[in-house]
This record gives sequence, C-alpha cells and structure tokens, in this order.
Amino acid sequence: MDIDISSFITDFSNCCSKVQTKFFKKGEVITSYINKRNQFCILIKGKADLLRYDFNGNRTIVEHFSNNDIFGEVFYIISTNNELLVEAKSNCEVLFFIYNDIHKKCKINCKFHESVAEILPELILNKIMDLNMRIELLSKRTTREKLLSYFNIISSQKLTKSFILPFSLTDLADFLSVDRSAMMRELKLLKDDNFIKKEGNRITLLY
Amino acid sequence: MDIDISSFITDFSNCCSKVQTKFFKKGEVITSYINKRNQFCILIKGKADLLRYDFNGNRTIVEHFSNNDIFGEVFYIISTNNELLVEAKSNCEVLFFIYNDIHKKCKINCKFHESVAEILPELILNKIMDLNMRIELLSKRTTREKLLSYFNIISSQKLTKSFILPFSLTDLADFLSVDRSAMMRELKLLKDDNFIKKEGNRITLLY
DNA sequence: CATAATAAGTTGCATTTGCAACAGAAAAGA
DNA sequence: TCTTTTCTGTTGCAAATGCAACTTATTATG
Repeated sequence: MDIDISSFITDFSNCCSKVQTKFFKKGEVITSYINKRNQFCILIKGKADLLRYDFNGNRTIVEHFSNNDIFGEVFYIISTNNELLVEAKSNCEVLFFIYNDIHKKCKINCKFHESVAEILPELILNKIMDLNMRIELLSKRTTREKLLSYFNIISSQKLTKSFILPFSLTDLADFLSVDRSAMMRELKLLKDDNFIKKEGNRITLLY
Repeated sequence: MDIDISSFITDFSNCCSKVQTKFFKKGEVITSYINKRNQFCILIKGKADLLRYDFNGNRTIVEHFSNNDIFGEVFYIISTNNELLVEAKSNCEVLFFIYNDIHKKCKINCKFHESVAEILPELILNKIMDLNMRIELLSKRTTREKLLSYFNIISSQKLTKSFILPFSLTDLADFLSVDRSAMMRELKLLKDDNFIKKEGNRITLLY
C-alpha cells in the first residue's frame, strides 16, 4: 500500500461533521465492540490489536493493525458473546466515522469525500486479504505449520529470510491461538531440525 | 441479505463485455486460484466451497459460499503455496468479472453498472463479516469450543435451537480444521455431558 | 540506578488430538 | 434393483498440545 493517508487527512470537523480524528496513548482502548453502531475506523498512525478474551481467560489477538488498516463494529455481526476490544500497542491516530454515511456524497465538496472515500475500496480489499491470510494461518493443523506459514508470510513481506518478529513471542502465541510454552517448545524443535535459526526475536529461515 | 441478484442479472454480454455468467454442475471446479488475475466472482445460485489441499493430503474448507457470496483471486495475495480451488457443491450459477473495471462506469449505462456495482459494497461488507466469523471459530482453542461456537452461529442464524447441519460431518471437520474422528468423539462427549442432542445430522442445543 | 513488571525460556505431567483401521449405514450411480 | 461409493460411528494407541510452575532475561518506571 503506497498511500499515505496522514498527508491529506488532518481535520474534517469543517466538513462531514460525524468524521473525527482521535489520538490514543499506548495501552489505551481505542474502541470496544459492544453495540451495533456501524462504527468504521481507519488507523492513520501507530499499531493496534483487536483482542478477544474468553471466559477461560485466554487472550486472542484477532487482528493486528498498522498504518491504513481499517476496523470497527461495522465488520462484526451481533453474534459473539465474547468481548472484543481494540488496544493501542503504540501511540495511535485514528479516524472515526459511520459507514452508512460514506456513500452519500455530502453537498459541500468536503475533503473527506474527496480523499478518504475514494480510497476506501482499496483499503477494504486489503483488509479482506489480511483476513484471508489470517484464516490460512489459523486453519493449519499443527503449531509447526502455523509457525512456518507465519514466518513465510513475514519473510515474503519483508523480502528477506531474516527478520525480527513484529510480535513479542507471547503475543505471537496469542495470534496463532496456541499455548505459549507449547509454541516455545515447537520453536526449539524447529531450531533443532535446522528449519530456522533463532536469536531472541530474530528469526532466520534456513530453507 | 434480502437482495435477489438473480432476478435482475441475466445477460451482460451486451454491455460490459468482460462480465459473464457461467453455469456449473455439482462437483465441477468453478475456479482455482493460481495466477493473480483480479478475478471477482459472485455466486448467483447454488452452494460452493473454497478448498485447500496441503501436502499431507489434508483438505480444508476455507470458505463455504451460498447465494450472493463473493469470491475470487482478487481477495488473495500471491503468498500461499497451497492450491486453492472453488468447487460446486450443487449446480451453480456464477457471475465473473474483473475487479479493476468495476469502478469505472462504462459510457453506455449498462445493466451491470446499474445493478451489481451498486450493491457491491454491501456484498463486500457481508464477506468481511463472514470472514470474521470464520476467524472467531478457528481461533477457538479446543474442538469443543469450535463445535459449540459453530452451533451457536447456526442456531442464531436459523432462529432455532434445533437444526440440520448444512455440512456433512466430514465436511464440518474440514471446516473447523480438526480431525474427523476426534470431532466425532467430542460430539459424543457433548452428548454425554447433555450440551446437545444429536440425531444423525440434526443438532439440538440443550442450553 | 534500583526495583518492579513483563517477556523468554524450560520442564514434567495430564489431557486432547490426530492417526489408522475398522464396521455398519446411507446415498449415489449403473 | 444391485453395486459401489461416501459418510457415520467407534476404538486403541501414539503424538501433540495445554497447563502449571518456575528461573532467568529484558524492558519499563519511579
């Protein structure tokens, strides 16, 4: 994605009134999915995670967001009884608006409709690709396969076989939906079997 | 989704030339994801599955499509080395077009741009909701949780606690990414623990 | 800088899951 | 209808995974 939204998104308070930008500090909750509000968010700057906690206390990192990623309640059916919340992993700048409004061009030709609404289709397509990648990972049968698939994705994104994980190992386990200690054990086995080299959070693929 | 696309989609060969409708018989391959062709499909009628076979011979039902569901290569990054293919589970009618073209309104005011292009945002939003539901299922840690989550979803969709599974049990296992015999065992345990009643492929929730 | 908090790394043990191999039931096809 | 194929249901055993508990690094924070 080559678009830098932040360069042309500054303040929409003069045009579409329901569009607003907010800032969050690391650790703060950006939004939680409770009611059906058709809320639509764009992460302009920073890193954030969509988290789910189940009754057993297990945390799942449902999605991991960075620049230009979109999220919000509008993407979720009522369904789930588990709490979903988006938490800032670093300082974040987030654009909020209501999805319903987006397609109706406002009378005044505002910046919002000129810029953001134009690129929405591309942002949405990217989101679908992310979700499909996520499904591919989660549908792998073993921890080993999940790890190797994930490493392959990172490797092909960064165009190198050696990279620092964008997650802590604790978070990676929650992202792959596996027990952390079991994952650590499997990482060691992958090292022993010469599939990977591992120095702290740097992984090098040996194949 | 209340829209019945089939009622106004018949033949686009007179307008946008690259838009076409095709028919498939049960068991036929509708498309396979190999090259990056920006192919975009709408399932007008029938049931179809997106399947992945890994090198161990495991089959995964990545997505399960019915009326108005969308799919195609445009939603996938190059990435995966596994073969992905969409197979008709019943006789199907499918609309094919290239996603790039969709936003450029053609000069002649064709039926395609009048109808399909208009409802695309809604179809896409539905797809994202489906994918999120899928991720929620797959990220459940145990077979029991996967089964119960799945049953809850079906139950709330059909507005009844008693329903016939839209999958064979074999397919359900491939959809939840678990071993079939292990799933059968867990189903029996759920029965023994009085969580469900099970008569063949009819499930009744007892809670 | 000292201290607290979080993350990495490890291990034994219990539980869950996958695998393989069946038999019987149901569905599809000739 | 008969035959073949697919699906359901079951089980023993091996392997993978989760859980709990702990130690050692590393990173925040006053």
